[in-house]
Amino acid sequence: MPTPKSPPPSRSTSPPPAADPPASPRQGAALAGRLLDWYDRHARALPWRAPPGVRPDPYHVWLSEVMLQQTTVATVGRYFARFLERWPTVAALAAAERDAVLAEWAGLGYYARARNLHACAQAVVRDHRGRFPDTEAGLKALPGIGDYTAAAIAAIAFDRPATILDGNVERVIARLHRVDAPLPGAKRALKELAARITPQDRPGDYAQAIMDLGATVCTPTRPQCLLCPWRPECAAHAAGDMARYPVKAPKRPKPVRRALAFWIEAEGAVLLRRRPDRGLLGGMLEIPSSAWVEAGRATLTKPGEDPDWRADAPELIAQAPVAPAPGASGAPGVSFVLLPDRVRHTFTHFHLELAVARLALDRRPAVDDALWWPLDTLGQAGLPTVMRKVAAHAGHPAPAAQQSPGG
DNA sequence: AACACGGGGGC
DNA sequence: GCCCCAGTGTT
Repeated sequence: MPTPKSPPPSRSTSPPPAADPPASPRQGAALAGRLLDWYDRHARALPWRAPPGVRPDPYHVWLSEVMLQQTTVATVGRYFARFLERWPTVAALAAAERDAVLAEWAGLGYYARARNLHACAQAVVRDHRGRFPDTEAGLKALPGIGDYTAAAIAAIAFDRPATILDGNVERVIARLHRVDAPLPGAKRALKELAARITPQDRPGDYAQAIMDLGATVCTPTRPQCLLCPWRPECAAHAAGDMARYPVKAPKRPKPVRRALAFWIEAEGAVLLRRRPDRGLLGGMLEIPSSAWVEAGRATLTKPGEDPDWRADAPELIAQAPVAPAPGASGAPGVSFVLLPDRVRHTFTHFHLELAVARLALDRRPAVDDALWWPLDTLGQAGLPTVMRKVAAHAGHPAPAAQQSPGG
């Protein structure tokens, strides 16, 4: 794969499938210059953005860019401030307990990012004397830093002419050239087109400018074309079909999975379990539950019947981490209540419906792979959002530590 | 190349 | 409800 370090040579691998001819180097320079002029007037003030003319701290740039992966600016704001306050340097973050980092990340989603964040901080300290590499290749070798983030850090923190390609840039470029090839296959062509505009002068400001353009002007719906510095050259605006771009491959429907969650209380504490390091919600704490089973395929739903988990309750209850039946041999159970309604949550590729059983025990038995968490500090457990919903459903709202009280 | 992997906001 | 995402790692 060609490394975009200099303006694209004429011997490009394949011509982009755009209806219009791609921008010439001269046109590219004109576009970049006009966008930088626009940025000088309209740059947003963001917590991780340095004042004009000041080189930002690479640690701040890296932390913000990882948080911003698939996540909006408004959501990231509080998390960024909290992380910086708690771990002011990459060395401090590297020295932190991994579970503390995960708990601080709780609610942000894509928890592999938190695991990689910690691993990356340790790699920077161990292999790079606490300094981030200043090249795309060096950055991309670090955990959690892919094509986009490597280019973003190289450009923003080190002012290197790297071509960033995130969802914003994809949209802007796809509209500019009316690229009809669907994503994600069109990524390579879009990056080639984007590279023709990336300037050698002020590449860091340019990278932030084109993302600001996508975030505030060339928006997914109802783009503000009248405010766009690239309107004169925009093929989609000329054709009046901005909404068609970027073209995307069709998505698969999301199946439904169901399970029974066990809210188990004893002596003012609730039983929580640590999930395996890999996979969904990897390394996070959870409310124990039966296996999450796809509806229609499993015992949870009987063919031809309205789905009713109660019909399968005995089988599901058998999956509880403690024996819940009062009177069972050695069982500490005192009460068992099936709560009405279900907790609903949508993940990237499936919907989840959790019925909740509330168990009250008169003592705290030791349970493998589980721990008893005091209810009065549940907000500090770092529960992922779906598990906070379960806690709230069981009558114990657990506000995220990052949120202001009552928020 | 396809898939796994959260969550919040717009409409 | 369904749509959109400031992507990366694994297979």
